[in-house]
Formats: sequence, structure tokens, C-alpha cells
Amino acid sequence: MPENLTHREDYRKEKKLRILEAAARVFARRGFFGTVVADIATEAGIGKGTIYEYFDSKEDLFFAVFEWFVRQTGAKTKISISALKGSAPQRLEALSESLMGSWDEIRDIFSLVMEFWSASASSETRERFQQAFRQGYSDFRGIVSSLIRDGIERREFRPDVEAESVAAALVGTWDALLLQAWFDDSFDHRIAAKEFLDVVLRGLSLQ
Amino acid sequence: MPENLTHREDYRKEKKLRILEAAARVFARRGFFGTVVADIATEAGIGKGTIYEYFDSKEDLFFAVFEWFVRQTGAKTKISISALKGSAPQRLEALSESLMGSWDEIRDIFSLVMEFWSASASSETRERFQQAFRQGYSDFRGIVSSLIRDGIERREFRPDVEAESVAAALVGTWDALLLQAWFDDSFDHRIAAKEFLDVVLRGLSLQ
Amino acid sequence: MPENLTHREDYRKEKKLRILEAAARVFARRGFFGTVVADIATEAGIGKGTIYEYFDSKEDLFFAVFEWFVRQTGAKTKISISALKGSAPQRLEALSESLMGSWDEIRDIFSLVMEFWSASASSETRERFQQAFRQGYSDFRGIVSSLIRDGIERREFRPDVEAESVAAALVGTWDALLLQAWFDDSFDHRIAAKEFLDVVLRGLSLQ
Amino acid sequence: MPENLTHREDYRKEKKLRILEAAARVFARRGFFGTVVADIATEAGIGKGTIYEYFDSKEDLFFAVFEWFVRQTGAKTKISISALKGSAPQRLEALSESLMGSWDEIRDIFSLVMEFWSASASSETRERFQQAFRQGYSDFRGIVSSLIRDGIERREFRPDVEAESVAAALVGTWDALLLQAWFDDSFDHRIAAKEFLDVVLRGLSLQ
DNA sequence: CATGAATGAGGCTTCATTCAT
DNA sequence: GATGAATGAAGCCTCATTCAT
Repeated sequence: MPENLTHREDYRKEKKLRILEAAARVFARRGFFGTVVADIATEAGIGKGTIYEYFDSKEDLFFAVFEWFVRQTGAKTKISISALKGSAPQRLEALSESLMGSWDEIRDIFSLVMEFWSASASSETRERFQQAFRQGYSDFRGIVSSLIRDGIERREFRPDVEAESVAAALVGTWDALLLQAWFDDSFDHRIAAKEFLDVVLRGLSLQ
Repeated sequence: MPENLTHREDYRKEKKLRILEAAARVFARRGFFGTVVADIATEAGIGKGTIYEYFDSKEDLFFAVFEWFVRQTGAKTKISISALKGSAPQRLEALSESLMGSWDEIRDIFSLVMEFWSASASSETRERFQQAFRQGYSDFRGIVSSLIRDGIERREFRPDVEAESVAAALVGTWDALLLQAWFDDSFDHRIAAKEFLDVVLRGLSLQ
Repeated sequence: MPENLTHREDYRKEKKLRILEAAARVFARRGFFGTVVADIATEAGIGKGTIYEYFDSKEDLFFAVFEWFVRQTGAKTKISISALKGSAPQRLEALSESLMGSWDEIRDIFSLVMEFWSASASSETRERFQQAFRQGYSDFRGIVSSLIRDGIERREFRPDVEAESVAAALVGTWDALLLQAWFDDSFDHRIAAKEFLDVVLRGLSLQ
Repeated sequence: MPENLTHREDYRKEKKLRILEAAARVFARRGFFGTVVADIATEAGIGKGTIYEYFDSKEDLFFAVFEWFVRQTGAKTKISISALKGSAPQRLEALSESLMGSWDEIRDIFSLVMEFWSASASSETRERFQQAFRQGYSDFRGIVSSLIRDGIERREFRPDVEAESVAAALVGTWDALLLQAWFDDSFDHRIAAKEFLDVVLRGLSLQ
């Protein structure tokens, strides 16, 4: 019986994931308000009613997609960051390149991020989303600032650098460069990131 | 009669502006989809139908707000930039402070910007909005990069600096810092901007 | 003063007629429900509000157009009929040709007739219109049947002919032939009327 | 599963028909523009939204009613005509009586026909309806004219009769007699048709 | 568990009519 | 008298959600 339950749970979990993936695609394509629940069902190859067996509402599903997406992205980022080697500047460069390089993956879901932002700007879920964003940005800022502090301790960066501020700005820069790439195909965010980080690293350096 | 016509036209133009302002407030508060046309009418203190005497549709009104907003912001920015004096680094600092300082004004309309982004992420108006954003970013990038090139020519910045890339990144950074401030009250974007620009200017400097 | 009043009345009467004519054109073009009062004003080259100085409502105007049209058509028909000369068969033929021949004039207002019919099929004015139609048809039937009775008395038609029935049918035939011509350009109602009347006259004749 | 599908399809088809019938009643009662979609739903005993599960729009439903009605009427007429026996004159008399006799059935849907005419006189569907009318009239004309040609061949009618013209006129006469009966209760279309056909048949006869 | 038929609240938009100028 | 700006009732349609099968 426990095994049975487990099987059933596995089944549900897998199905839930299928719906999640389908929903992510449709939301990214059409936006939250532009998306019709029936479309998600069609995309997932199931009946309309089935979605409500797994999620309470369209909004609930939307937020589940959001959380799933954030968790996924966060996990990937943490893994790639923890794998970084070398000096602080080298690690920052590697991080930047990793972020900018994942563009091809990110571009498909950037529309989704825009939707999350949008949802955070309106509707009652505003607070819910804002908090999640706050958290996500904060986590990332923390990682980068600890990396910078590490550099300061190792005497790779100037001691009077405000790690928190620089981290916040850098995170923002990367985000905004991806944004510019998103709505402007001709914009090369990789070069911009590389050149800019060069300047920043020089500014951080002891000399 | 020409005078009469002029009067009428003035009247209509002014009324259109009043509706625009009311719409901007409501759209900022509730988002495009969260906004009900009746709310805009109430906010403007007029009847529902009157809006349709001045705008073809809710979407039309929304885009009109957008264009009006972009035009306004763009004009203000250009004026404040043209007024900048001093060396290139000084001008960049002044620009940064000016942007970050206008936060109190901007914060009220940032929600509106989010809405425009949102609208650009979905629906058929996507292209319309994306292009406007592209243009806006591109304009601003151009201003900042010419400022940097100016600095290079004046030997205030290193000659091997990629003005375009740095400009794109800086513009993005400011944008993203405002964004972080927008959804995180405890985040001090002014300090972050100041500290970060310090680093960047040091990185740009000849030494 | 009486002269003054007369002038004013003349002015009003003429203006009313201008509105009537404009309304007839627009109603014929777009139908009652498809017509927007503003269009009539534009067509008449006046302001929207002015119409309500001369007519109580859109429906009132519509009915006024109808009555004006019926009066006009009726008057014309009576005149042309009273001018008919010759034997009863000859007068029927002349009448038929006159009716069918006025097609080029009628075709432009047939849409209007359709609208009147339509209005009679729906809305509260149903009864109003139905009665007018009844009256119009009845008048015309009366004219034709008296013409036929005249023929019977003159021994040009068989004595056992039911004048009323034949008149009703003939009137209907002409009406329906014009209708067919109206929605089928390739249909030649003149030939059909002529050939058919030939048969009918032969059927009415003593031999 | 195929059986299941068939069941579902049957169910939908039947439901669609129920809506069609309800819509026909309401449209006949109130006209196209006078009809509110909610009324149809009430008449059909279903919810407003359900109608849109089966028809794309009010106009679509209206045209579906029209087609259904035309198909039904056409089918009935063809059947009754093919069942006619006897000489050509006898068959024409039988046809006339059959048409005039079905008045009690027709009267309830004549309002509907008026609505179709109305719809054909306005809006973009004009062409759609006009063509259907053209077709219907043309079909009927064809049937009657072949009946007449048959009579000519059998030497029951004069050889110089223009079958097409007479057919067109006869069809029109019947139509118009029903029309007169529709808006004038006191008008006896049966007698008029009988008496008139007498005259026409006499006119068609060899003597 | 899965489904899709049914629903009705709610939103955008139209337009006849009014009325201040 | 003439005008057109203003209005709000009313209608079509969408779509998230429910629920019987």
C-alpha cells in the first residue's frame, strides 16, 4: 500500500510536471492574460478539467510555474558558481560569461520572466511575486558580494570597495544586458558584458 | 470660426491630456488587464463613453499613454543631460545622481513602465512596444556613449575603452538599480549607484 | 408677423425635407439598425443635434421617411394610372410597363422598402408599418381591381372573373418580379412581366 | 471509443438543433436586431455561454438558422412536387394549393423570412443572403418552368409560351400572396391564388 | 482519475439622446 | 436655431471554473 501510494504520487508528480512545462511554454508565448487555460490543456495533451485536479486556479498554476522556474534557475546558477575556480576576478569573469552564455537557453524563457515581472506589477499576486523577486535578487547579490569580499580578503580587490553595492549593481547590469538582448536582436550582450567587466575589474583592482 | 475651431481643438487636446493622465495613474496602479475602462472614467471624473470620444479603444489609450510617457521622459532626460557641465567623469556622476535622484518621481510611474514591458511581452502590440523600447534604450545608450567618447578624446578616460559597450552596461545598471529599488524598499539604489560608478570611473581612468 | 412665421415655417419645412432625403439615402444604404444617426447628420451636412430639432427620435425619422416615400410613390402611381387611355387590357399593359419601367428609379429605393418590410417584421413599430403596408397594397389592389371590373363591364374581360383576386395576384406578381430583379441582376423582370401579362390577359379575355 | 465519439457527436448535433429551433422562434418573434442572445438561451433553456459553444456569433447562429430553414423548406417542397400526378395544369393547381395550404405552417416562420430579407438588405451578410435567396428562387423557378415545359411538350399548354417568364412570375405571385396574407389577416390568399391560377391556366391553354 | 459540456459574471464598446453653449 | 461633447444603458462575447459522467 505505501508502495502503491508512492506509485500514485510519482504518477501525480510527473503529470504535474508535464502540465507545468506545457504551461510555461504557453505563458511564455502568450503572457498570463493572453493565455487561455484550454490552450495549456491542449499543449499538455490533456483535458481542460484535469488541470484543476492538479492546480487550484490559473493563478496558482502560474505561480507554480514561476516557483519551479526560479528553483531551476537558482539551482543551476548555484551549481555553476560553486564550481568556479581561480582568483576572484577570474571567478567573476567566469560567472559573467556563464550567465551571458546561457542566453540561448534563457532567451526562450525570458518572455516568461517578463510575465512574472508583469504579474508582479499588477494583480493581487503582486506582493507574492515581488517577494520572490526580492529573494532571488537578494540571493544572487549575496553570492556575488561574498565573492567580492573574498577578493578583498585575498587582496585581489581594493579594501575600500563596498562589496554589497558593487554586487547589486553588477547583478543588475547582467540582468539589464540580457533584457536589452531580449528586445534587440542586434545587441551583443556578451561583448558589452565582457568589456564592461574589464572596466569594473580594473576599477576594483588594487592599482 | 478659425478661432472657434482653435478653441474647440484646444479644449479637446486638453481633455485628451486629462484622460491620459488619469489613465496613466490607473494603469500604473492596476496594470493593463487589471484596469477596467470604467475606472479610468471615474478617475478622470467623466463618463465611460467619453473616453471613446477621444480614443479608439482601451489598447489605443494604453499605447497613447505609453507614447506620451516616453516622449515626456525622453524630453526631460535630454534637457537634464544637455545641462551637464565639467569633465566627463563629473558629468557621468551628475547624470547618475540625477537619474537616481529622480526616483521619487519615477517610482510612481515605474509600475507603468512595468506594464509597458508586460504589454511588450504579450499580445500583438508586442512589436510596437518592443520597437519603442529599443528606440528609447538606443537613444540613451547613444547619449552616454558619446559622453564617454568625449572623455576619451579629452584624455580623461583610457583610449582602449569600448564606449558603446560601457554605455550599454551603464544604462542597464541604472535601470536595474531602479528596478531593485522599486520592488525592494530597503534597497538603497543611490548608494549602490554612487559606489559602483566610483569603481567604474576608476576603471575608465587612465591610471 | 404672419409672413415672418410663414417664412420660418417654410424654412423648417425645407430643412425637414433635406433631412428626410438624407435619411432615406442612408437608411437605404445601411438599413435601419445599420444606420447611425450621426451618419444622417453628416449626409445632410448638419449637426447631430439638429435632427432632434425636427424629429423626436430615430424611429420617428424612419417612419417619417417611410410615410414620405409612400406618399410620393402613391401620388406618382395614381397620376400615371389616371393618365392611362384605351381598353382595359391596354391599360393593364401600360400599367405593367410603367411599373416595370420605373425600375431604374425604384431600384435605388428598393433597399429602403426592404427596410420597411423588415421594420414591420420586428420592433414595436411592427403594427404601424404593417398597417401602412396593408393600406398601400389595398389601395393599389383597389385601383387594379376597378380597372379589371371596368374591363368586365366593357365586355373586354370574361364576366366570371374575380376582379379582387386577380388584382391582388397581379399586384403581388409585379412586386415579386421587382424583388427578384432586386437581388438578381441577371433577372429580366420586364420580359417576365410582359410575357406573363400576355398569358393573364389571354386568360381574362372572352375567348 | 468510436462509439463514444459517435455518442458525443450525436449529442452535440441534437443540442445544436435544439438551439437552432429556439433561435428560429426568437428571431421570428423579435427580428435579428431585436433579439438578444440571452433570450435565445432562455428560450432554449440553457445558459448564455452555451450558445457560443455551438455557434461562433449571433450572426453565425442567424445564418445557420437561415440555412437550416432553407434546406428544410427546399426539401419539403421538392418532395411534395415530385409527388404530383396528373396533367400539367393539374399539377400546377396541386402545387399552388399545396403552397397556399401550408400557410398555417409557413405563417409562423414568415416573420423569419422577413428577417432574412431584412438581413440581406443590410450589413456585410447582404451578399451571403442575397445569394441564398437567388439560389432558392432560381431552384423553384426551375422546377415550375420545367413543369410548364412539360405541359407544352404534352400539348397541354400553348407552344409559344415563355416557360421561364411564366414560371418566374408564378413563383413571385405565390410568394407575394403569402406576403399579403402575412400582414393582412383578412386577406384570403387561397381564393386569390385559385382564381388567379384559373385565369393563368386558361391563358396557357391551347384555346 | 479524466473529461469537456455548461455556465454566468464581467468587460469592452456602441450609440441614441440630451443639453449647455 | 444649431451644435457636438457627454453620457450610460445595453448588448455581445470571453473564459475561468464546476461537475456529472
